[in-house]
Amino acid sequence: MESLPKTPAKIGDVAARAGVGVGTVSRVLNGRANVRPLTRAKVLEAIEALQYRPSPVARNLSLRRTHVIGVVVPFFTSHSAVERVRGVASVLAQSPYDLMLFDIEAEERREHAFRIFDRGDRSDGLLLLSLVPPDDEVDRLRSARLPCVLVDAPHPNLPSILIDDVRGGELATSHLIELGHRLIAFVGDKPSDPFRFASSRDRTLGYERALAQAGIERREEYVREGTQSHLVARGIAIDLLRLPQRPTAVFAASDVQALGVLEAARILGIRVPEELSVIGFDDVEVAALVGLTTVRQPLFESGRRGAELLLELLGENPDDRIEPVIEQLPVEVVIRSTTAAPPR
Amino acid sequence: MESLPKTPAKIGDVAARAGVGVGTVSRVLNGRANVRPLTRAKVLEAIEALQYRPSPVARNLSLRRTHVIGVVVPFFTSHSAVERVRGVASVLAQSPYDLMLFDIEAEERREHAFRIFDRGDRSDGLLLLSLVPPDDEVDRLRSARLPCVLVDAPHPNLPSILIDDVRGGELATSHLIELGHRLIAFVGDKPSDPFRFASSRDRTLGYERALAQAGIERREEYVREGTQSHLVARGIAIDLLRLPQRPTAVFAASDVQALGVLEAARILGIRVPEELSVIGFDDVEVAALVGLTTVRQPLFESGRRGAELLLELLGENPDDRIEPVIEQLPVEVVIRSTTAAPPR
DNA sequence: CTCATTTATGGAACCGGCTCCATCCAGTTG
DNA sequence: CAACTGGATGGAGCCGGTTCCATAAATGAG
Repeated sequence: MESLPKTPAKIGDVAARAGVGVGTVSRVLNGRANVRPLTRAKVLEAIEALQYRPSPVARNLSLRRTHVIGVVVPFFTSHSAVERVRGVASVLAQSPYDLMLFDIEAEERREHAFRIFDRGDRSDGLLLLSLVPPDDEVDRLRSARLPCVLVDAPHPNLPSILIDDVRGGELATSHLIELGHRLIAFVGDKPSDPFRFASSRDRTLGYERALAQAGIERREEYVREGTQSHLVARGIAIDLLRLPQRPTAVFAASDVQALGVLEAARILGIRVPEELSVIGFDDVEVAALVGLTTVRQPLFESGRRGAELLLELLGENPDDRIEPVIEQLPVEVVIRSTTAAPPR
Repeated sequence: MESLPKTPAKIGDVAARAGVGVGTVSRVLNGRANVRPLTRAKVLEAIEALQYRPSPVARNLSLRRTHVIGVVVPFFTSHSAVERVRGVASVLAQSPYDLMLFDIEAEERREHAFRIFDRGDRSDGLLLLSLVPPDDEVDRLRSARLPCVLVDAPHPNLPSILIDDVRGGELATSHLIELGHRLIAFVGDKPSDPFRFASSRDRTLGYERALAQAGIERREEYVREGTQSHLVARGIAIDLLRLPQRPTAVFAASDVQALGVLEAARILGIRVPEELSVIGFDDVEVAALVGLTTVRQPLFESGRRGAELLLELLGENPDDRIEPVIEQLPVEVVIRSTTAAPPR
């Protein structure tokens, strides 16, 4: 047992021990041709003897690439974000890229998070989840030639993976209408956050369109906005269910909010689906567990596709400009046990 | 609008433009004292004019630190892993460290994942979640002076955040016994995976201890082992519930498995908790949603504490050896609506 | 056996920062 | 006014790899 040197071996040490030049060691390390078998053997022996491992950081600097994909996500605590990150991780696991996660929970961290990528040499590519970057950042990314793909967020100059939120809202509402409902309420988000893509607003649009198509009048008091918190949604729903003319169905702009609505119903002793139908949006894993009818959007798949697209971009020659792709993933209603015909 | 140079400015460019040396620029960048205000102003002007941003990678190499914490997690797809990662992320978000996520889903990736850290200069510290590193890797980490904290995994030479699984299993089983059950089955994991900490085995131990204390004989056919999949657990539970002497209660070693048991009961038309009590382990978020009684282990908190401990370690002088801490987080039974007195 | 071509190899220069040390200079002191 | 002092500054050298080019060795042709 020889004592380990306190400082790890570097490539020069290997070269010295093998009696060759650093260039040759590098060639062996990177499996380049044009190294005599005998020489290669000597180098490998030295590597083994010195327990040499190349330094990734030095490599990064020299090669000007890091083999890291940065994933930026607001509210990593949300189910849907986690699901998307899972999709990303599943793709990257098969690739030589590592995953750097930037959770920009707090508002103040956002600017910081974007700054991180200024220089662009910290990661080889960027995946922004549910996050619309400001225009100047987009310019900066481009001038840094840092490939970037958006998931669940639109931008004219960046490729993005999206779903048709309007259509999703329409499908959900139509499902309720087809069941015979006419008193249909909507629980959505406040479109306050400038960084957040206004998917809730588009879902509202779909809701209104479906109502219009069925010739149902939109009631102001049936459209409520809160936040993604299920507690807030619960509060809103309680208000809604205490209305003199109580709705027979609620379309919530997300499953989390739908869960809040379900809780509200339980609290008020209103039976679901006999007395109240509830439909959500997302098809988060919990939805299946509690039997929530919902509009399924492929969360995991969106992360997957985003990562795949980014990997493609990384393969391309950075000079032949690829026009921004917009890929739209399908949505569909998944009928479970929280929707039924209205009470008569 | 001046045209941007295709290649980003480097520190030398700034120095040239400001008419100073690189050392001075570096001093300004790092907020060191001993720079004349006039000089500082010139440098800042040049930085602004050239849109200069320091390269993190070059900094990493030079400073020999990356400001990255590597988080290694098997089965990132599991609820509990995600919950722990959330805890980690919440701490790191407040720190100057970034989070690199290594998901080693596939068995073959494990060796790869450990190799990544060989050199240790890719991250400043390591957090291993639910993963027991092989001894030689532990030695390697130490000789690379790479601080490392284990969460949900024990190792004699490494600080770890744990829970008392034996006690947890005991609590769960005792809860059932106190309700009056005597026919109590157990659904756990197969202890096959060498990388995985045998927490399920310890929970079995607690189960057996509680039974023994109550003077209840352990029945071989009541103790079943499968995997973390809820489908597998469902299959096992169906077998269990078809036994001539059907158990009146089931303790599942994880919530995911408990959910499988609940499904099995639903399939067989067995009412919970009237005819069958079910208790899980973990208190995953879904547990609250479906009203599952369970043993709560602080998942989020474990990630939090792990990260905090690691950050402390990073602050220490690497030479004053810190003896491996073992921190044990509390467990408690959370009674919801899947357990009740047995049918009489 | 000599000359022309490949093929292997050594090593300086470079990636882009930081640091330490020598130097310079203004302000004190005697 | 010279010697001394300490703060400000420039820049070579280093962090640990890769790459390119000049050189050396091996191979092939005549």
